[in-house]
Amino acid sequence: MPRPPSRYPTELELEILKIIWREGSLPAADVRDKLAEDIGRDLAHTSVITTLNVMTDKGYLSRKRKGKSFLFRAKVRENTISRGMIGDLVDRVFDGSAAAMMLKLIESRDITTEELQKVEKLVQELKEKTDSSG
Amino acid sequence: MPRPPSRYPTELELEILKIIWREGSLPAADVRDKLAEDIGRDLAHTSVITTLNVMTDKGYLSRKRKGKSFLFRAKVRENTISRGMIGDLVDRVFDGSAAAMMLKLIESRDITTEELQKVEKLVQELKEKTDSSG
DNA sequence: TCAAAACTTCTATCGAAATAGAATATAATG
DNA sequence: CATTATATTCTATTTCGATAGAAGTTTTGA
Repeated sequence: MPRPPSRYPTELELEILKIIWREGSLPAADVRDKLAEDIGRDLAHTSVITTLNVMTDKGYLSRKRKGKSFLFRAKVRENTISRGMIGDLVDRVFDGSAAAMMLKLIESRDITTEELQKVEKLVQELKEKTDSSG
Repeated sequence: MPRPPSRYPTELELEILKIIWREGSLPAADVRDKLAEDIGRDLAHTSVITTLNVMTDKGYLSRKRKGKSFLFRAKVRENTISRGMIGDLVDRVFDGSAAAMMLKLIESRDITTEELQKVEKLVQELKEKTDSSG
């Protein structure tokens, strides 16, 4: 069996998705410019198009003719992708335990006090919800 | 530029690492058996050896002759790998914000009440530590 | 000692991902 | 309307990852 296709956007695909999520729908030329400006990824125009077409085939994007070129628009939501990618990691590394991953995350990454506050608040909210409905 | 090598263990490599972390050091034959038993991944003996050797080259494992075969031992700690993989995701998907990832994780995955309690406790501890030292 | 058994190494295949040039199509303009 | 821009499609190249068979090496037992 050869390597299976990746279930989630690859590195470059994710960068492109981020740009398109932020900017709305764009022609290939603009995607190329942003890739260069934002992350210093200087690709040939044709490379960008090729990638955009692959992404369209995979269902990440949709294409619509606009004048002489195409506009590419996101067909998947940011939330869907980030959830999926997190879920994948949780399953693969922590055997499905989101809490295990959180614990590791808390103890291993620098988290500011404000951020911690936000997390605390969310935990609080979630607890209340669980108490009253579960 | 062709595809760059992955910075972290691939799917199969991670499965193998998990086995070796759990069992200590093993010969290829045992790794093969566990792969089959644990996750139903039925590989040829040579495939397992090939992968183990690749992993050794990458620095994930070390080999030591034991009688007529080799024993493979983990050269990286579970903690290092999981931290690295989480960090990678945080950087790639959440532009480096661990908190953003946590929020997404909390709101999107099922977390049991007990687990939530654990998280809460850790947040508490971390807050105290931050208050007194930072 | 010579063959069988147990291992490993070498080589190979196949699709995915990253990247881009050649060829082609389409639009614009003097 | 012919030429020049401009865009896209097709094809190609390179390495990685997954997988395994053939060939080679080392033990071991009759």
